[in-house]
Amino acid sequence: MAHVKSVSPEVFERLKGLTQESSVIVTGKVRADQRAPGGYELDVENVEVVQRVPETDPYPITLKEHGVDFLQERRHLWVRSPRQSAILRIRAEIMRAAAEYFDMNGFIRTDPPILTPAACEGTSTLFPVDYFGDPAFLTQSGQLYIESTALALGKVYSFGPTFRAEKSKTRRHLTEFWMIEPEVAYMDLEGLMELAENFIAHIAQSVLKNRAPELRVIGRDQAKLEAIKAPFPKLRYDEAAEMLNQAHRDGKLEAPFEYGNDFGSPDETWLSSQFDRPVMVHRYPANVKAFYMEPDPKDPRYALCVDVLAPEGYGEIIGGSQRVSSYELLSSRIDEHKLPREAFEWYLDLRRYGSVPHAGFGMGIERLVAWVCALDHVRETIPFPRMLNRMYP
RNA sequence: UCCUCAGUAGCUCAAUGGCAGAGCAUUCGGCUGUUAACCGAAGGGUUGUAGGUUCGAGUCCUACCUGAGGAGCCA
Repeated sequence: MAHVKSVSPEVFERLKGLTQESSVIVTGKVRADQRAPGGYELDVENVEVVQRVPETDPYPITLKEHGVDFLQERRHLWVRSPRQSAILRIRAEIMRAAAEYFDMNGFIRTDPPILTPAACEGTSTLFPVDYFGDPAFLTQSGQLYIESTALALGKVYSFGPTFRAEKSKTRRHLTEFWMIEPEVAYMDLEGLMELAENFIAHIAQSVLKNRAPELRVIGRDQAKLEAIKAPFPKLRYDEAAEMLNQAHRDGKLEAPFEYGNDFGSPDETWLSSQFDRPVMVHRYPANVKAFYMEPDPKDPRYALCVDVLAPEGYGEIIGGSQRVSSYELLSSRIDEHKLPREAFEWYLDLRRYGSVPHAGFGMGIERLVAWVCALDHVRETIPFPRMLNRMYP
């Protein structure tokens, strides 16, 4: 607050001519005043203009509405807006709380390489790079590598960027996103599900505790987050499939669900919207899942795996499984999937020498942030989103 | 790769096949307990690109470009 009478005419003129996003250093006296939105007002005594934005080239992002393309083209400025900076503060809290959970529970952080010689799951969605004349790829998951460190250290996790060259143009996809992946020696599927629910609950409660003002800025319904406590509902794939079929019969789902397939995006959205906390779907048919997943000894047609679907229609935030621990089985799986055997020799070594049951999962940070913040697109969850058709700024 | 929608002033959007407009932003003037202020005035256009239909195209047709949403795939 600056009154004409209380500042020098020179300072008043300087204030009057200020343009949006000009940078200033303001000095004055703070006083309580009920009329002020925050209960306090700063009586300005002096203003030092650090840099003045000229009228001929005004700050492009006004306080009115803008389109998605316009804002994304100016992401470097858009992050200054109250809503965007609140989201980035919540993202930082989520990352902090996630690492904290593992650190508090005896996990050792071991980060896998980002440049890799071959695929974890397949080659079609990898970004190739030239590595001194040899082909290399940006990692799409650190899982195989942290299986190695888990067998060395027991409980480990990794946290870093991953890259997928999927040509997906949806609100849930980025080509560069951050994953946090725990991997634990001697853990089974039931232990893994317990780990996942406690982990997510810890993050949700930390955000509520430490970022309540930011949640208010973005208008998030905090009661929805307060409900995020373990245990989470758990469904076998078969039970989820039956729910989807019933939903189709009731006319709530357009496409019928074909038993034996993986769930489609609309299926996941409907399933997750049935619960007030994340739902865990486990024991999918083995043939729709990755080669490294351990079959259920009670019925080998199913894999000991789990997907965690966020509520409010946000879809899959975690995918995990118990890993194949037998050399013979893993070896034949690699052949069945026609994977380049020589690239996986080191991975087979983990089964040749002191193999133990182990399990782990990967959680995409951006999808979790999108759900926690109730955003309609993951592009707002990361400072500079990388998407199909967008690399600038 | 496929499906749907969109592209008009700096921004957000209008305009039955018939004079291309409004609000905001900018500039000038006024006002002042403002919070995306308010009142008055001014400047601002190759309607994404290239063709076509028509007396006449922002509007209809074809191709392309760009963007958005979705499918598949995935976290």
